[in-house]
Amino acid sequence: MSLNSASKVIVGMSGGVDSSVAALLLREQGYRVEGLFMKNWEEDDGTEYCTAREDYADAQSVADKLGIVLHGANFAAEYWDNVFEHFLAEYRAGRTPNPDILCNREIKFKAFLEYALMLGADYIATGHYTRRGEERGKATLLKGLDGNKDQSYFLHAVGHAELARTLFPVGEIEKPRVRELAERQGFVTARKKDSTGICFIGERRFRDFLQQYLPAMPGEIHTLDGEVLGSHQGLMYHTIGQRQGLGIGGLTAHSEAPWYVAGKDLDNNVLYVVQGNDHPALFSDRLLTRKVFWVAGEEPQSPFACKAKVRYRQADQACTVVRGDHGGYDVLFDTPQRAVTPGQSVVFYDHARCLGGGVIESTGPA
RNA sequence: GUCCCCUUCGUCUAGUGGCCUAGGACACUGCCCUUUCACGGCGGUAACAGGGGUUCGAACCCCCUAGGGGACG
Repeated sequence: MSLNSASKVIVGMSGGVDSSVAALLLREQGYRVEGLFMKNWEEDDGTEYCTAREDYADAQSVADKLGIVLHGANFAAEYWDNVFEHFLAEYRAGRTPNPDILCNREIKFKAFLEYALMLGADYIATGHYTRRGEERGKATLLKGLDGNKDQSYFLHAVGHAELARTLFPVGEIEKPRVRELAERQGFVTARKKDSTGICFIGERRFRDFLQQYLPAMPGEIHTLDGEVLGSHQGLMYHTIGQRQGLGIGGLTAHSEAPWYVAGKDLDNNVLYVVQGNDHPALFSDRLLTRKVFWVAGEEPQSPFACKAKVRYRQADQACTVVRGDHGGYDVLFDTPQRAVTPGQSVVFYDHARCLGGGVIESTGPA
């Protein structure tokens, strides 16, 4: 006789703990729950990274335990066209994309949502650590209750209309509690390691993975003064602020501090490096975005002060957002930020509420 | 072709008879962290050019063979 008993929810079940518990919680809340397992990436070699089958089996196991139907869907074509192509284009342009943000916008909250509605669902649900709020009749995106797991950064490009159709059960509790509930239910996923790597593609040796799709173009590594320190195998293998993979060590004329990527010169195929984790050249106090997705669907009054993250799991940073003539926005940080990287996304917050965000186009010096 | 000075982990080096089963840094790498790419934390692999001596004892002293500098050539 629950209030929710009339509503049908289809949970995106990945075969992990979070979505397992999401389904559990929704069922306990009285919804008519069904699951859906998505396969959005066709293995290229099928040898080493064949976790998809295992994930599917786990999702099925949990569904059986809950006594719910598990649907299947394959959005590999959509994923390739709307996410992966863009991902590759960004790398070709010398930038560092965040495919999972697009994946959420284009796949989970579009293809999946549409498919679920077609199956007669009233809502979809995922295992994301975010919450849905409401303001002036519109759905809003809130940080997950567990500050350590908040995933709103990845969902900032999803609009209020899609959010209005979505439930985030685990966003209301903390991760340890999720594990506990899964354990209590005897889910096979209870102790499964959290998945990492690009969503639907998984953990890879990133260089090798990229190399399968993009040609490597070796070039030189320079200091900002123009001194040649070595060579790189391709600009795409490096991102701003990165230390690993430069192969520079033990130089006589320099200090013992490690080297970090400070910039890329695409035209000349040169990678610029500086020494020391806190080198000034690694910091920016402003950035430019071309286009911002506002969760509310409307642009806020410019300029305005808020908090922002420039990378996932970064602490909120105070900033001022100013609309530019170009239609994009300038973001001015109160304190310089390390490794602000074109292609990554800046995401805005008003306390717990995620306002939206956009892809970083360029940065300004600290 | 006479007289000097160099030769240590991938790299730069510490080390001047016992504290060296050779230390550090960077590089590389494993794990942890993490639904992007990164940062970060904690570990790990790895070297006394080779051969003889001298010493109770040699990376360090001596002597030979293989790589860099010196206005007789």
